[in-house]
Amino acid sequence: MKNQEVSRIFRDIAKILELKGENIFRIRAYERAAQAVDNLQENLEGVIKKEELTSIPGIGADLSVKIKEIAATGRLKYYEELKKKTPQGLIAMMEIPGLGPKTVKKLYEQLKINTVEKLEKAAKSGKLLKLEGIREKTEDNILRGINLVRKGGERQTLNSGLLLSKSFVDKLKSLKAIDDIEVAGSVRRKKDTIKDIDILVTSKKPKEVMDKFIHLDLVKEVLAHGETKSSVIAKENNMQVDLRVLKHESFGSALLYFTGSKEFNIRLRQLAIKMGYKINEYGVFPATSMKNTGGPASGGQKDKKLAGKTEEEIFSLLKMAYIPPELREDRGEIDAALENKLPKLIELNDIKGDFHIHSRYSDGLASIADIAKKLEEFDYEYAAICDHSQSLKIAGGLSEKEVYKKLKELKKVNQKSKIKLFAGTEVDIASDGTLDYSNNLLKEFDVVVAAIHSGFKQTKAQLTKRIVNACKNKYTNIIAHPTGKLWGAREAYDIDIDEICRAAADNQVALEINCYPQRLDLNDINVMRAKKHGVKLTLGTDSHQLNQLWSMELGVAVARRGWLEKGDIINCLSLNGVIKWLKK
DNA sequence: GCCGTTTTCGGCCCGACTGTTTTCAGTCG
Repeated sequence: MKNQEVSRIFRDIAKILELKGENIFRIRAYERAAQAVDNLQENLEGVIKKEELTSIPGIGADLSVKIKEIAATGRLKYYEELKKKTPQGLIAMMEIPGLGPKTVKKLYEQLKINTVEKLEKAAKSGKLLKLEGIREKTEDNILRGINLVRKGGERQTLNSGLLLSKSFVDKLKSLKAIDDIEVAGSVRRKKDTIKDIDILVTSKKPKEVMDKFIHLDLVKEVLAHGETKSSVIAKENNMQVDLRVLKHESFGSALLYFTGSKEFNIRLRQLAIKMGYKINEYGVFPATSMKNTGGPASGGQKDKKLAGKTEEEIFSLLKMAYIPPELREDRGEIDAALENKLPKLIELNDIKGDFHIHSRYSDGLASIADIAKKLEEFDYEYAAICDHSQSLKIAGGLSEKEVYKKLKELKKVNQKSKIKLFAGTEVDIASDGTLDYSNNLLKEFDVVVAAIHSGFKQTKAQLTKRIVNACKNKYTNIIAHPTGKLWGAREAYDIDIDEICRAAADNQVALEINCYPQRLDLNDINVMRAKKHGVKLTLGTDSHQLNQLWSMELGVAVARRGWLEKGDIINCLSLNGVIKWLKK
């Protein structure tokens, strides 16, 4: 049983309960439990064995029984009965922006609409106007919402989110009316996928800024246009971009609020209440002043604001250490900050090399000499040139003969290179778990990176055993992109991460954080798991062109979200340290 | 449904916007 199966079921239950008009707090309990399971750094199976399910915050007597039932039987009776009574189309209808459970329920009960298709038809023929509370505008919005869902609205890679934010920020920055500008939301938290982009600015001329914003040439469609908040759909990827204009004095609290995550905000506010404060996007206030918080609703009048200008000021008022945005996911960071036990997260500057670069020898575009030259821009001490092995014909895998040719050239380039180029290989892990080169050849390399590139459809046990076997080979240093996830193309394959971590730890093999924009594999949660097992991580860009070497920063983002410090990452070792590590 | 250095019952984060109303419910982040 995968943790995600449980969280998916709980989320589904929450949606069905919403439709039923259940108690909102019961619904939130399911959502909270789903989130808690997703954030877990170990398999639920293990937690069940230790009889510690109820020590997971948000899992109580009832839900722990339900989790055990899923683990034992693979199904949940309660869930299946709920599903029987609820047309699946209703849940799809709730995905339409602006449509919530109440409206969907009304549409179903009064007009028998139970699919998005039927809803579209009814909206186009004006049938929805029969309902109380729905007039032309709502009908319009439903049709627009349906189109929006169809056009995508899917999550994009962190890389796309960062690039799109940058295009918007660059254009907005040129406006004189803007004083301060910052990207918030999941982009600031560097989540591996992004749904929309939040940009905050301070300005004395909000109206001028908003007008400029909605008329940018990056904009395809305007969704809302207000004084303090506007939303548009960008031409690129159909991503939604929100702009908020704020007063300078509230910038910190707004940044905190709009950076999220939602779960983090909720936890922080609960804490604030216990301390006698109330937090909103305008600042921190004494809990006693319930109404007047200085927001537009109160006529903008200020009332005993205790903090709000900067995030630092707010954290300090709450007597806690500053929590970096990447950690704000309610995964224990608030308690750690209160005890001043937050990790000292690694930074891009700490990285002294790249462990995964392809050259022209296999499917890369650049020569080894060109790579060496380009790497001088990065302030690295070393890098590993890892080309594919013989079986991977489609990617120009190297035969034994070609390997020796490459080794020779490497030696030559190294004599002139300012940084040490390790002779590496990304050797294929065959279906039976053996490596694609003989040990005789493997020992010629400085760095052996092993990876699966075929036979993804094997069973979980088979795939896991393949990787475990690869770890056991005494020449293996690193397992590349361990779960095989390739965004937009392939789901992660089914493997037992904990077993792989144990094998990696036992054999002093590192697991890779692959920095390729579509991979980011391992992800943040798995990185945390690996660290728990005492496994070291390496960062590799998997670059196939010179202009991909910068993606190291994406891997650093994953590492930071996984609470990693310098000591957890091999790339933070000096050249001598790495050479020592390689001689395991 | 969860949870408890005030509670085993009665709370549960907070505010803005929209579209529909004529004071507010629904939705969103």
